[in-house]
Amino acid sequence: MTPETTPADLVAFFDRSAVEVGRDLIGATFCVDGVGGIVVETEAYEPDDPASHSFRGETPRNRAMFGPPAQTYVYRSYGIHWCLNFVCRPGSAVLIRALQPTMGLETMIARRGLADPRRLCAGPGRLCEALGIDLSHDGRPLSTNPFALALSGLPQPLVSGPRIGISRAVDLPWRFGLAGSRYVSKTFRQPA
DNA sequence: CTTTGGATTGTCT
DNA sequence: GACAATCCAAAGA
Repeated sequence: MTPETTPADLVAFFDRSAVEVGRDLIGATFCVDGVGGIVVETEAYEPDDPASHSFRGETPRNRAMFGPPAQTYVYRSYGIHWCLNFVCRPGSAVLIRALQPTMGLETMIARRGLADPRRLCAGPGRLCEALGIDLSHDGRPLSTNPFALALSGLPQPLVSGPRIGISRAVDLPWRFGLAGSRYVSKTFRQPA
């Protein structure tokens, strides 16, 4: 991995389709105020995608999805949890579903009230609780504090499958994971 | 190990 | 008024 990823590098990386970015994010290291780890699971949401919040156009809630690439889109799910996305091309975003915790373990354990490293960040809501993400982090650039994102810069062994928790476009294999990782939110079906 | 149902609130129809 | 890009605890296999 490169020692540092510049803001321009990030914009170039994210100014692509969510499917490409979602794949390439696996293996990156993401931190919020020094707390975080390795991205091991993502999902892609595209503009023409009936499962995407952007599908029916811009609203106050999803406006960050139509903003510049390389910023966050944070929303509340089921009235209870926060979910974190990285914005790609307009109307496209990648949902960050799971991290392998590597930094700030004690902070995450305190926030989650749970010590099992496999479950600290295994799911979008759990990840946001562990990292302290809420609506105040919506629409903020990934290149500045409190965020830190270091791309892996190397190919990673990937698995993919259908996205979780949606009712439309169920068959698209736009969920991506690090092959063999035990930190994903739900195991991927073995490749045929 | 897997399955099931309840919690809870912003957003859109 | 319905529903949602989820999580957890409890119960069954």
